Amino acid sequence: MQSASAEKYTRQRQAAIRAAAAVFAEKGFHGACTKDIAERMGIKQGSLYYYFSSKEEALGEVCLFGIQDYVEHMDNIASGDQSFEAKLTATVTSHLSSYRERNEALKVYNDERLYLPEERRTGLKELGSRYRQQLEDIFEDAKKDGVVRNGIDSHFAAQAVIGMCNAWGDLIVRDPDLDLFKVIQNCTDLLINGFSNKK
Amino acid sequence: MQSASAEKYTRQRQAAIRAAAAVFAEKGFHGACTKDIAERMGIKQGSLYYYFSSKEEALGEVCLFGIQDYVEHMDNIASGDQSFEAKLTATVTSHLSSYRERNEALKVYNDERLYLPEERRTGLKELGSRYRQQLEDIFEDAKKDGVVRNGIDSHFAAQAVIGMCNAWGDLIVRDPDLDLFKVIQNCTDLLINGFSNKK
DNA sequence: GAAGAATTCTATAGATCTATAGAAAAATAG
DNA sequence: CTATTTTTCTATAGATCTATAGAATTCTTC
Repeated sequence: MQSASAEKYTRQRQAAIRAAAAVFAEKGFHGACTKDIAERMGIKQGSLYYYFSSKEEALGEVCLFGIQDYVEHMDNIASGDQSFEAKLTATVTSHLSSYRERNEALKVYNDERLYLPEERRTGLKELGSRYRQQLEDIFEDAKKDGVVRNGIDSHFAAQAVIGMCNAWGDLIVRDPDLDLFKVIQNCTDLLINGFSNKK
Repeated sequence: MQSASAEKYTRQRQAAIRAAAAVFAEKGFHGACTKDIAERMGIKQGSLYYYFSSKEEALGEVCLFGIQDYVEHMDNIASGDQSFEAKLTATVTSHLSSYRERNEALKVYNDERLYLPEERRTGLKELGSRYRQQLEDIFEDAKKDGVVRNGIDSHFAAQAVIGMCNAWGDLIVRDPDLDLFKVIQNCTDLLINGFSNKK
């Protein structure tokens, strides 16, 4: 078990990641300054460097925080033996749920990751590629099973799902009263009835 | 007619807008420095201020350049009396064509416009809202005509079109060999067969 | 409650960047 | 070719920001 002090370190570092996510999301990586991040968590600018060795390291942690859950969900979804429709719903649900919960970190991942140091960026890129590839595989399988019509290009289809989720995610974030369940239903309905060849 | 010198001013200012678009797209507004922009068009940093009074003004011009054509297209599409399918195809075509031609300025508009001075931002926001509203109206009309099924929420639908176009626009930009026509067809096919209630 | 460890603070060196002023060079007009 | 206007250049003041060093403070543990 962690000592009490190590626990505090972990807790504060998490707080720093969340504060950085909020500030990076609002002002962008270069527009944000470390003073803003520190003040948001109630410490002074210099103290932030007890938790990060650089601003770039903070960015890396924020980006990872933004997508890790969502990539792990996809691992489970893709390897399961559910129907195409169930897998698609699970994907959209995971994506859109993450969007509300972690919208700041996700926005940072989407908009600012190119400012990461090379090494970190390639690591995250692999996560993103795996996500996309698994989604493509789901479409390929569904085409073999005849559930999705052959005219559909799996690569485009995967991109369409991601793009639509991101666009609707923005709606969700902008309007906190919006019913997540309703959005998920609309999204899958629209996608399914576009992909299905059962006319 | 413009004097020869006024013509040069106009030409150079356009060059400055394009250079700024490229640099802002690559590094983000705050990450870019005026030295980069000036050097890209072959002048020195200080000289840039002969064409812009501030970095923010340059950003404003880039954003406007990114969307103006595309908003004007929508004005024409929405006021025409074509079928729903034709209007949707025209919208997707306009959006995706712009994407390849002006992808840098569009990216800047999408990612960096929030750093604009208040006044300029609201002006662009109105353009964007008009675009979205016209697209929604197209869906509303199509629902009244029975071409689009009633279960479809026009607001979500408009967002879906925009989101899908943006996602596929990224594909187009990333892969210059990709056939624009094919992408447009895939996109409209997917959308139409999701929206149509002719089963 | 004293010793040691963990956390935060203050202060600042060094780097970078915007915007301006005024000189220099290039283009145009008479 | 000379005078005038337009464009570009050099140099820099002033502002901002990152990252570090070392002191001060707050927690833990015994």
